[in-house]
Amino acid sequence: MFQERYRQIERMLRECTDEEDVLLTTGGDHADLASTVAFKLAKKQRRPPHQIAGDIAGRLAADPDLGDIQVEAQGPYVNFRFGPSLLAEAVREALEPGYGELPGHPERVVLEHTSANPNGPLHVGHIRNTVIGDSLARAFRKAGYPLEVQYYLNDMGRQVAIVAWGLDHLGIAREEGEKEDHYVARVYIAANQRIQENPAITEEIDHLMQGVERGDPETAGTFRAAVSLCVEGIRATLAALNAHHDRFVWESDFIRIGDVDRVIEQVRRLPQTHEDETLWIDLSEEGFEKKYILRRSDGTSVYSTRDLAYHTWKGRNYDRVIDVLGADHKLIGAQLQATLGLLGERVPEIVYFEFVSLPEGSMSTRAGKFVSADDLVEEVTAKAFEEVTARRPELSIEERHAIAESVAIAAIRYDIVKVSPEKSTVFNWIEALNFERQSGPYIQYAHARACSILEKAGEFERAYRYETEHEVALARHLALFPAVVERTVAELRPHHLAAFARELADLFNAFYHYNPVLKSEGETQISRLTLVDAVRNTLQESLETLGIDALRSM
RNA sequence: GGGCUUGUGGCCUAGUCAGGAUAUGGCGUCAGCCUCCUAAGCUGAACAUCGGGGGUUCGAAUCCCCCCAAGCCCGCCA
Repeated sequence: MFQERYRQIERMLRECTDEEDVLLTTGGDHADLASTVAFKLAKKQRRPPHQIAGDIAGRLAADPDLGDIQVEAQGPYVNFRFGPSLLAEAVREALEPGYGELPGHPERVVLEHTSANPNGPLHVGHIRNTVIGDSLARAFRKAGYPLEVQYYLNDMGRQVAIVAWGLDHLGIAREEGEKEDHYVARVYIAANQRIQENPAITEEIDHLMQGVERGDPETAGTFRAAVSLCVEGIRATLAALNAHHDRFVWESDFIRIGDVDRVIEQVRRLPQTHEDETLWIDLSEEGFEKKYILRRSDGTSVYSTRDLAYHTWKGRNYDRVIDVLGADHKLIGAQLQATLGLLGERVPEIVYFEFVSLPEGSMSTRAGKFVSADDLVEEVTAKAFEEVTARRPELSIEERHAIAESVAIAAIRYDIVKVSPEKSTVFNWIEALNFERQSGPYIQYAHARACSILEKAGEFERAYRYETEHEVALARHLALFPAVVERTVAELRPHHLAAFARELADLFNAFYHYNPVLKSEGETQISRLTLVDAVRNTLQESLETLGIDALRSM
């Protein structure tokens, strides 16, 4: 409803003013839609803007095409407000299963996110990547794109060599019940300590790395075993977070199948490429000062070379390539984009997010200085279990535990996704454990309330008459959801979805407080029940795009 | 030193790309609301030189310039 009306009003304003951009935006409290085009015309027509706005409103009001939209000039603003039949239409649409879905797009999208190095568990910095990436993936699916989500597994880096060496030489045993990735981190930290004490070990590490680059089967096997072990733990964490990857892509495969050699050949033909003891590209014309080295003097490839091969492959198999990367990748990401551009390959769209640090400073897997995602989930789940037990002592332990798990993931994911990605953040236990207002559980709670009312009401005939301020505000807000999905995908910024869901919960709670549903009667009651059902459905759909369970009871 | 990003009440945050109507919410503080659809809720109060200074404009949190502060990056690491 909203998007159609937006386009309609935009078109009518264009015809009425002969302006290409009619400055149409949402009008906040004043209106559903509002235009400031009168300011722009004031200069050209040398008339005061309020007069022009009045003329425009007068002419549009006389146009029968406007239908159930009221138009009014308020000073220099031309305000549009949706009438009762449009609000009814909005509620009707919001009741549909899958509400918010957009017409399908043909472009196949590949979205890469998380891709943390397999040398330890995911920590609270990594999962910002996970939550942003997974929410975006869900938004893309809702927006009608065929999508594949990938995890790029760095299985031949120096850290992996260090882990493999540590597993071989340090004799550290896995503890009873210790998760694979946490065990790997322990070995990695210990191995790094050992290297610091005895730098000669570095040569052994180099030797391992050359072996894996040559494709030496024994070394490759050790690396693969180390990586597989860690990935098992990482997968479990991702699953707990409700984040799903369709495919894990192993970096070393691009060497094994010859893609790295092929991309080197391609690079060689570029006029910007130089070959001395190393192979490098001069990207100074693209604004980069340093050499972009793609082959070491010992003939081995670097991370960038393999990444180039990976992105070439993605670009040839998908219509859009999207990466979610930490801000520390900005330079190499830009170099990658520039190089792919020179090669005539598809250039990826990159979503950057700023760093998450701890109050005592930035995190480091090597130094063992991090809060793991698993510890976070455990702590938050324990707190959620306490809360559920206090509120719903009559539920069984199993039921309370299931609710606590969902509430914990909601709290964690929402806490991360609500902040726009370009803000750096400091991890804060107090906020992570807060389930009030601007939180995932708060939105889940609004949903559960709606479910509870509907369950008590039983069967009812639908009706769509909305008069109170709270009813109208809710219906207006419901109408925005598809536009929010569209905006999220257009801007690659999932925090819009978080804000929409929270505002909907806010409006519903206010409505709940002031407009009784079950105690009302007649058409008012069935209209309110219909509205509650539409809110329930829209909350469910928006929570789904955020990867949060829409609990029916909590 | 250079580049990128950020700077909004005590704390966190929306709005900045597409400049407009009294700057969005939350936490915390203070004062209220459960004989009433789940109080993980609702209401009210106090709290803001939108980092600072210039400029453009009828109009700037938003655009331009300078400065300050914080984070990140600048490897034949990944």
